[in-house]
Amino acid sequence: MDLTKLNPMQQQAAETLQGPVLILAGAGSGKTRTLTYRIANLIDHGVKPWHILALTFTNKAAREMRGRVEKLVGADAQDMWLGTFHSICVRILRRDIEKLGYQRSFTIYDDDDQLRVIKDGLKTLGMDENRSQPKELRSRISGAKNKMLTPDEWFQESARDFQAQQFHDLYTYYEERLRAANALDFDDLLLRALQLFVDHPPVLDYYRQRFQYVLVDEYQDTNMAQYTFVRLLTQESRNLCVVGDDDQSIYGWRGADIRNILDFEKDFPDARVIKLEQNYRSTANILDAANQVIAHNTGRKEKALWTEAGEGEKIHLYAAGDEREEAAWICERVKKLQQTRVPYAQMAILYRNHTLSRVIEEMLVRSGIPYRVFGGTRFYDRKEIRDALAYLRVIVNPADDVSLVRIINTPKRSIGDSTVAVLQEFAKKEDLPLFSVLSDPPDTLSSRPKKCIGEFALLMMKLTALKDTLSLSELVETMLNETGLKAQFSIEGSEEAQTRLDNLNELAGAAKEFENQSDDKSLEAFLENVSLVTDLDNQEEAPQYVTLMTLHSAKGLEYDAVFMTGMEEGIFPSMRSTMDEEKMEEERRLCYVGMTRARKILFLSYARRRAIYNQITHNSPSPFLREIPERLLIDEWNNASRQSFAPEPAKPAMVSRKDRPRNLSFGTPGMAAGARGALNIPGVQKGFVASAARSVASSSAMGSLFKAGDRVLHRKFGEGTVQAVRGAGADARIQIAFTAYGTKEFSLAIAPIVKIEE
DNA sequence: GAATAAATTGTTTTT
DNA sequence: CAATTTATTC
Repeated sequence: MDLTKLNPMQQQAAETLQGPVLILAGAGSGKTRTLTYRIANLIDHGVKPWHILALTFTNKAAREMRGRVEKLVGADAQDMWLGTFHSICVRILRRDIEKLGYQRSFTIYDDDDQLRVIKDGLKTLGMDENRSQPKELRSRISGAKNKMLTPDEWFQESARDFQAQQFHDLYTYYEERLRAANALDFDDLLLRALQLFVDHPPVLDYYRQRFQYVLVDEYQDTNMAQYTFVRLLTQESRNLCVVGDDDQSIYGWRGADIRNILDFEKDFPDARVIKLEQNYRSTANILDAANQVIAHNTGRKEKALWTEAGEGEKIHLYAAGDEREEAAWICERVKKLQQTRVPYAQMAILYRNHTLSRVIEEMLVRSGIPYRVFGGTRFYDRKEIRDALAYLRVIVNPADDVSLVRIINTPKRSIGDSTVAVLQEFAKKEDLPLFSVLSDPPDTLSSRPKKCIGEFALLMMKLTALKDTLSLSELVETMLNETGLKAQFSIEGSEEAQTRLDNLNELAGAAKEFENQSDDKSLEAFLENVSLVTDLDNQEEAPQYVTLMTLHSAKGLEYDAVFMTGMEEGIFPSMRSTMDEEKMEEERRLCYVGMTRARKILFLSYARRRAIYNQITHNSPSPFLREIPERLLIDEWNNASRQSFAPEPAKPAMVSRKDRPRNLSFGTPGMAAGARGALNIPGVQKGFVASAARSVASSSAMGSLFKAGDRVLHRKFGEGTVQAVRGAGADARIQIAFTAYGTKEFSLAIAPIVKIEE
């Protein structure tokens, strides 16, 4: 294996093949590259590909790694097990789960299914639905599972008071329901695989023999179950190589335990520890800033990331008056960059939560900038799609009561809540799944509901029978037609109904696509794929789009230019983190992750005033901004005021540029003077500064989106040419000559117009 | 049991 | 603000 393309540390990592290895890989240090070379090197040293197991957190990471290994070693890589923890566990379970009393056709319950079970449970157990928040309970159940505690074990460790008893009962109910439905939730995928290992030593032995070499990517994000899984597998071979960066641990809320990586050397005293500290991604300024921010965390592994790259551009900081201005500024910068040096595909706009994307999207549309949003409401989360999938799930696994209840009256077939309740009662008494009572409903029901149930039962039997004769795509197509799912939307002519119909057709298309692409063309495999693969994994290569996504989903990616938006206290860090030092540290790591995505240019922005849900909030700038040394920043607030110092604000005590402190004034009235790099502005009200900033900034940002001569499309009046743009900020007016309607004037802020060409 | 109107309520991040 | 849940009427 030619390892000369690696730096000395990377080489060491790729050459240390035996025994426990911890690779501490800082952001942008060529982690994936090192890992793929190490795998190739293993194969080069005679290790058979099927003796290698590589675990990642996302399918995307898995696919990328597989591709890169294939490039190095050829088709041999096919035989290597490489995938997410979850998908590998499913693979293991599909083989042997019958040993645990489940059927192979088990269903995977996602969070929505979980909530349904929990709500049912609250009702059944007579608990107050309003007092206990189902979502909160779900995360508590998940928390218990991540610690590998059964309901009883959990109770033993709890306060054992009334509240604990209630939770214990609900958790028990939940487990029973899933078991009866032959269903596993995401956490179960790991737990049941573990149980299989523990309860059935021959199975464990088999996999220990099989996986002589185990590699784990993003080790800082493993939870206790994953940790145990890996330890169990490697106990004999001791050939475990983990890669990670404690500074990039951002999934604590999901049960990830940062101690797994911090304590690796305790777990394996003979471990080789290799640090990759040279960063190949970012300019010195960006790296410097990120390092300074993360240095505020305690209990880190010592690391000193460095780069040979030049200083590069300073980091741009922008204080917008409100979220619309922030969006406008971003669009303006995106445009300018695209025209001069950065293609759209090399730009990303990141935010803490999806709700922030909306305003930005609107502005992008109006500016005629092509973009793609990742995450958010996923295709498979749409109601009509979930309905369709529920049919398929029942066909595969008739015991899946949650899905059955979902579809029994969708589309409407006169089987109402009360009828379903009777059926459920009856099924429970007989200790049968709901499905098997359908063909023989209890006599307590009157004839009309009975008839409806009979028709539904017939439909489901018919579909189930077709499963073995039709191909996957034919089955999906038939199901969509026979169940009336399509019909309910095609009758109605509304726009919404049309979209839903389109979505259903897209699902049929997805099935067809799956049929063409996948080896295993079964319905089971299709459903599994739907459960485990997210939209994020289907990110297409190359097309010229600006990427919008959350900071979390940006991990592992890189872009020439990165915009981090909503840098405000209460947004980022999120409101729920500000009071808790540990959570703040995780937020800070998230900030670090975001900053280190940028190769050349980093933009940070915040809005002083932001409309969040139905009310306006005034947020202070994010404390993380203060942690960036001032010498690395360009304050675009200043620049904006310099360029367009319009005869703007009338009020007497305008704060001119020279009156502003040289330091960036992040100070808020309540903040202690003398805090790092920050000063208060004596005697000047925060609100006033904000409004001054807003009016000045908007003239430069908003106005420049449209200029005379641009061709635009108005929602009502069609195409037209911009004649003039007058005024600034919220008052700006735009004059457009329409092809069909003559010349009209609008408020720039609210006109439904889109630019179509310059 | 369905359709419509009213009210509530929630907002982190995702395999 | 939107999306889901609940009340009201037919």
